[in-house]
Amino acid sequence: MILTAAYARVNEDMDMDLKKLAATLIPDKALLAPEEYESVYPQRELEKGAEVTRLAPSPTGFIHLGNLYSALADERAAHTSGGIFYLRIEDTDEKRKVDGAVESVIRSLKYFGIKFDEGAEIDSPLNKYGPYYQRQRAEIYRSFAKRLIEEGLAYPCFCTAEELDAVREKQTENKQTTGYYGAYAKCRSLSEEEIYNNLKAGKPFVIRLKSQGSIENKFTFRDAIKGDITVTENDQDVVILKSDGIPTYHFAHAIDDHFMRTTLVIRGEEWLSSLPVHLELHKVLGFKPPRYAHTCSLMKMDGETKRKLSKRKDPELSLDYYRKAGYFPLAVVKYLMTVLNSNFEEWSLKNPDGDYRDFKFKIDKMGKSGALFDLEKLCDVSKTEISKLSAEECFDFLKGWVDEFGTDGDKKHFEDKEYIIKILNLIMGVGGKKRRKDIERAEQGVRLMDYFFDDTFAHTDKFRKYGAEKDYSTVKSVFEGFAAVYDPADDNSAWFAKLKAVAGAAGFASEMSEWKANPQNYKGSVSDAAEILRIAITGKANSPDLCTIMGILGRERCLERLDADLCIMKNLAQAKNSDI
RNA sequence: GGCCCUGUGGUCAAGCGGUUAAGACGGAGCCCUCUCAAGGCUCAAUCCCGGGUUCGAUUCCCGGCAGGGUCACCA
Repeated sequence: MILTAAYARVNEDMDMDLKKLAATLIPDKALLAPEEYESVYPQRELEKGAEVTRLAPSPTGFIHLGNLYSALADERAAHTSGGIFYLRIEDTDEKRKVDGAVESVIRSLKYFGIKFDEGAEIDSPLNKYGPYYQRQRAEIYRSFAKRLIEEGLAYPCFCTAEELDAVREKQTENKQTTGYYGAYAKCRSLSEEEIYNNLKAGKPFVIRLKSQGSIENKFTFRDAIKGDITVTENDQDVVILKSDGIPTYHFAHAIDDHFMRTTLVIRGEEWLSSLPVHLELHKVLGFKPPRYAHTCSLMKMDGETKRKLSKRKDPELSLDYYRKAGYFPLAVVKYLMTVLNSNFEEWSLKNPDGDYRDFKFKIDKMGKSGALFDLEKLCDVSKTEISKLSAEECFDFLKGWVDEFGTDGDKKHFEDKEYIIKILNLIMGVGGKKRRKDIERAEQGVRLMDYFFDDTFAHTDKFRKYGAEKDYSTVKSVFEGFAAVYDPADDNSAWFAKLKAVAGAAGFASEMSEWKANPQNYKGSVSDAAEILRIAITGKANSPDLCTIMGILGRERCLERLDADLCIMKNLAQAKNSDI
């Protein structure tokens, strides 16, 4: 049964013709009666325990990490229970609307592997509860608002923004609760005559709820995440229909969640404080409220204190940030899963190759306090996820990033797939017993490969300076000695044996044990000799296996680099001498 | 300021009246080793503060304190 107004109607003006008032205020002709919507949007036929959840963003064009976080919780809650996850667009605020925002939401979430079962712009046979844009549902809201007016549970308010501001100021001054309530709800007690005069004068108006609650009354509400919370009854005559005839969030969501047959509303905890309003609205509309789950916000350290991640200050709130930096999308999702359900991490450790969708997500396992967003941990998750990829998969991932965000040089490099795959096999340790975890994000991974290409190698030579500090003749003898014996066909141990011999001849200890025992007898150890070589070949002091790198580069290119390095060394040495 | 939520290592956190207070990230060290990464081992580091209740409180209650959220014709 609908609209069994549970409250006694408080009509200050018993003589007022409410039917007439409602018809004047909401003159729409072909409005369906409120109860008719019950059959337009029948109960869903789902298994017992199946959750119907939704993501309901406003189309501002900015989808952020909080949305992903919430979407993931919604999606998991629905799909682990055999339910439905849908997309509804809360476009009741004209000012905040941005073109293409809806597509952007869908695209962004899809990038992270999250898909909707039904809803706005979703092509699905399940779309039986639409329209999914609130602006297109105006008549439903108006039908209910009209009924509320007829019942004396809502009324027109003609107060201007200036008047409201003045009242708020006064209330603040007097240290009273701000808002439109009690004696401050001026228009609540307007006489029939006054209302019609205002209307005749063409004054704009909003429709307000005639709240029946009292802040004297407290009750307990069970939140799906926070557990029992103490709630005070609402006594604010909140606006339900704005002066443009479009509902506010409070009113619209109550009606939509009811008729879209939502069972679980997951939303940010910033909504907790308006929960009393929502509960009263449901009551007055004759709806059984859905279960609510209020999630904690993702926080960030700002100096000494934590604060909510902010759109203006924190680029890492934007989902584009993760795409641009090239975090592995699945890693972002998995990281968020660990924040959502901390036991996910443990499960993940036990099932390193498991699909996160097999994890039993529990809404009540969600944390009650705001978690600091930990980029370092995300990096860790990202690099282990990337390390699980095959070279081929990793190529596709990096290529996707390069196509969108890479330099022209990167794009050119990635045309030679075979060469890149060789590099990836090396820097990921594919085939070896131990996988390397060098790549934590696409951007950094692509830069990691720079020294494999002549055009970008030149830009990574800052370590040559370090090499240049070595004695010229020593470097010369290592390079020339190695060049003489180097054979790309050598396997790792043959390669290293040659290096040892060359190092020994140049005055380095060829065995580490020998070096450790008598360091004073040598210029350094094999590792120092290897370092000279490494810097000349890669431009870096650290790299994966040098033998393999040289194999990929090819004999010619390696010798060229040794020559080039030697040349620089020579010049440096001469400059040094002439200074003296 | 009113109201509401939250309070375990640097971070994310298990814990549900008796525990050597898990684990992960990060940090330190060692091993491995041509450097790095990875891996293995080890270490350092936590129950916001007072009162109760109790034989016993991180755990329950009350009060502080601290942090967060919210007080719109925005969602």
